[in-house]
Amino acid sequence: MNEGTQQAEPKRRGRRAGGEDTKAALLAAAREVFMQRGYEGATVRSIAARAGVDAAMVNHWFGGKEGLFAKAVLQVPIDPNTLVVHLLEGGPRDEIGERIVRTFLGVWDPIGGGQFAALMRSVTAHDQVADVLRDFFVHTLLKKVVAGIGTEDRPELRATLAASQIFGMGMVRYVVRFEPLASADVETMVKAVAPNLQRYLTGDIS
Amino acid sequence: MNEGTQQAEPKRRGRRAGGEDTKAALLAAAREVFMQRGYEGATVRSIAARAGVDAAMVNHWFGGKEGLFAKAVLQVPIDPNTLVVHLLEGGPRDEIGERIVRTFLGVWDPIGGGQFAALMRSVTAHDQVADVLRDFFVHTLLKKVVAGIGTEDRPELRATLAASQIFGMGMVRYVVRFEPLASADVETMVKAVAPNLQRYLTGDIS
DNA sequence: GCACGAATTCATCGCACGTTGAAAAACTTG
DNA sequence: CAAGTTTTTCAACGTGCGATGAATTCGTGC
Repeated sequence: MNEGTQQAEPKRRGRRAGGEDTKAALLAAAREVFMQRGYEGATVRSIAARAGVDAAMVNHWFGGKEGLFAKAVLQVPIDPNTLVVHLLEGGPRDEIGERIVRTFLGVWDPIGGGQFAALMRSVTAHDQVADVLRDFFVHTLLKKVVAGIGTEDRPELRATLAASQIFGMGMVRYVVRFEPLASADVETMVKAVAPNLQRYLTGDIS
Repeated sequence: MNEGTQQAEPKRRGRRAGGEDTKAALLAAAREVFMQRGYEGATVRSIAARAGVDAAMVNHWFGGKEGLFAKAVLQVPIDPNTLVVHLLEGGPRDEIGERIVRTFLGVWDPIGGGQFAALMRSVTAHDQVADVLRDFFVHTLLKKVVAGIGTEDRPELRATLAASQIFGMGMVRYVVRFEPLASADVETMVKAVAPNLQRYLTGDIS
């Protein structure tokens, strides 16, 4: 069915010509396949095929599947500075919730949410992904959010509460697909969810 | 740790004596292992071992791993009538949110949330689980919630919104474990989350 | 009480996985 | 340009998987 392989010819052996970066190709392919299939579902052979190289290269460059996984998931693709600053400082303070909902749906809706489901699959399939995500959240995102919302009252708790609403919205909309939420238009989602996010971030949570 | 049915003696062949229900034992074991390990992580051998029977019985009774999976996840262990009725009618209408948070945390906190993570792993690892969960939600839970909250304004949307907050709370508290939410005590969670749930179910979402 | 069918175990098959070591091709150094 | 190093493919191994068919034991109808 789906083949990641590029060409049908029998590969010639030995070192490749030119500066083809096998290591980078493997990392890129690994990120895709691990996201799509989770750790156990992703096979070394399928990753190598998508990268257009032999499966033995995984051992040669990363010492095995575990090593490749560790290197691949540790590379965060998004730039947190840009995103968080845009969300927190891109408009009135009392419209942060709305901006978050619009941004989130604007990113995930066009790609059908399959990528979100894939991310959740990786998070739940392997504890290491959850660890990486947590470290990224705590050490990078959290500080910026805490500073951005400018609240004295337990800003860290507020940030995690907001994260819970965002995770839940993604789970219901993209993974389990409960209707009518899964198909609700952006305006409906904003009116429903934004006030709750706003309360978490700047309202009274005592 | 936990052992299903197990003894060390070599099993005698042929039909078993007495009314031992191999089919039911397999279904029970399958539900446990599929929940704990997800579809791909659960092996037919491990399920059969926990049920105390031979792996070949999976083929004999269910035609294979797929068939067992379909039958196993289609059996919902909890009684929706009891739960939903208790939640929706067990007290004042304006305290539904609080009752939901307390019930949810009361169920999952004692078992460390590992079971919740396992459920999420099953949901995200195999589309069929998400399908089953969705059907259960739509055809069983949703109608009761819609009737229970007694609101004319888009009760189905309200129910799915509430579900999103509950899913998200579980994901952040048990799976990715963002602090301080992951360790927040019940009272803090109630004060923070219950009002948002209450708004989803009975408040103004326009 | 004997024959037949259903239930269960066992031995084994074929397959796909991750990994390994050797062979081959391309770079690098003198 | 020859020797040495690095990179790459290939063939194969051991393992564990789901599945299959024969052998064995129990229950049941006659």
